[in-house]
Amino acid sequence: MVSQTVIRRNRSRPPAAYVARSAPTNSHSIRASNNLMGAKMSFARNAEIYSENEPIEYLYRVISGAVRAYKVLNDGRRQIGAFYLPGDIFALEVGDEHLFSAEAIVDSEVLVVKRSVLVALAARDIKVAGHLCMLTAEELQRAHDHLLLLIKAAQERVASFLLEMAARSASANELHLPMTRQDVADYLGLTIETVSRTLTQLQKSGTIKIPTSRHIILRSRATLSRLSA
Amino acid sequence: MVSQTVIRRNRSRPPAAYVARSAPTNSHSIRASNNLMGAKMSFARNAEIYSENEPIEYLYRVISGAVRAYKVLNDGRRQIGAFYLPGDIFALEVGDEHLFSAEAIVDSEVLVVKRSVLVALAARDIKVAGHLCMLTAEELQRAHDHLLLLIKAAQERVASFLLEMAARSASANELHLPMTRQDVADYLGLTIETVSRTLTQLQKSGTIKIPTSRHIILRSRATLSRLSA
DNA sequence: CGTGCAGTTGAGCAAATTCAACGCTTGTGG
DNA sequence: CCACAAGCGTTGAATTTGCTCAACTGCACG
Repeated sequence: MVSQTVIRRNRSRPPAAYVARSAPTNSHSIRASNNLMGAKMSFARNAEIYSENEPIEYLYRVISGAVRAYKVLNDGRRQIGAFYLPGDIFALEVGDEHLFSAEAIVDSEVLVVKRSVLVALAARDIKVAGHLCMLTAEELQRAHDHLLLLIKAAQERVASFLLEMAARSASANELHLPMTRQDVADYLGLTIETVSRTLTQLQKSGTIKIPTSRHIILRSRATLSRLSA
Repeated sequence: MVSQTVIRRNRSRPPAAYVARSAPTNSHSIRASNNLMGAKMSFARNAEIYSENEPIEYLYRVISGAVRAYKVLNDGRRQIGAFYLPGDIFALEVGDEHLFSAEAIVDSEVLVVKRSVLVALAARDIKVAGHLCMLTAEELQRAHDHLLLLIKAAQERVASFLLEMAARSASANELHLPMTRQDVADYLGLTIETVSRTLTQLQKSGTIKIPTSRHIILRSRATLSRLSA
């Protein structure tokens, strides 16, 4: 029993996601290029964006905030498959239903595009199809990297995680983590206590500094790199 | 240190894969449908089919035998990302280079199709593009399932593995495993000893029977299902 | 001011790994 | 044809890692 969170079915969660009445704009000129246009929606912290086994209606892009995609095993253990940060596109699944659930980690804004529109577009424009396929492939690579993470020892996982987050954040040596320790633990396949202890240990060894629990400064990337593999 | 195989760089391996001079056939009528045509190649047991970071030249389909796709961490630990059995298509990666290495587990035959041909075809025929994209998506789902495997306890992983292999093999309750215990261990993120012990334990409890180490009979799928999650 | 959530820390425990030895089978060379 | 080495698999004992359970702190919010 390598346990993670056991999901309490009635977790404290804001009543509902509210949909921001969004820019009444050019929703006809949807393009699947880098600057994908669509409607803007807002989700409160911990609000569900979509749920596993729900029919797929939209493709999303994070504008601000952060999103977690996860699965829950029958016995309640939760595995977070990915964190999505501003700029990231998510819900690229093929098939009719979502394979993951997605929730806003903090209050977040996302751009949404109707999947049907995109599919229709892709059917006519091979460029769009190629772009979508590439995004799927990137997702695949992400999953593979994550796989490799999960065979490592606890310290290696935490070090890898810090480096990954640093690579994805604006400032190279300073991190703001939008997610809780529990989220990190469920992403890394560890318990919250192990994550906490490992971080403390990294701080004691001078490798990182933790001014506040969500704010981490990498003092020695070299050490982290060495520890991460 | 959750260790797997430490790859001995000079493993005993047949001198080289030999390429069977293959059917001189209709290589013009290549179709990306279910019956993908191409050249047939043969690989001896443990022969390398392609290696990580090599440019991608072909797409492969297993005719007979079995293939493992794996990555090796800098410190030598090996993670097997997937096993491919007859009918399975592999090396569907986007980008220019292979992200995994692939080896024949036993003497195997594979059908190969030049990637460039396929890509050209996909650029003209949206059906082909869609098909390729779907295959990639299936690969993604496989990776996600594998991810979930890796957060489970040892017994759960082994049970899941047996059920997965049973689902993919001809006879529902009888398995022939083409791979070694080491391969299984590296797929499941466990050690060879743990795999061996767990199988023995499953046999003692009457859940499975192991006439020979590569031949396993599932006596109670129900129990395995219960153990697998 | 009390309650609840997030995070940390400690002690004991269980699971899986490491290290080591051994049996079986297979292939090879004398 | 036999002896022997090598690979594969199993088993046992000791060790380690990370988990479980529990207590405690700080902080935010009502």
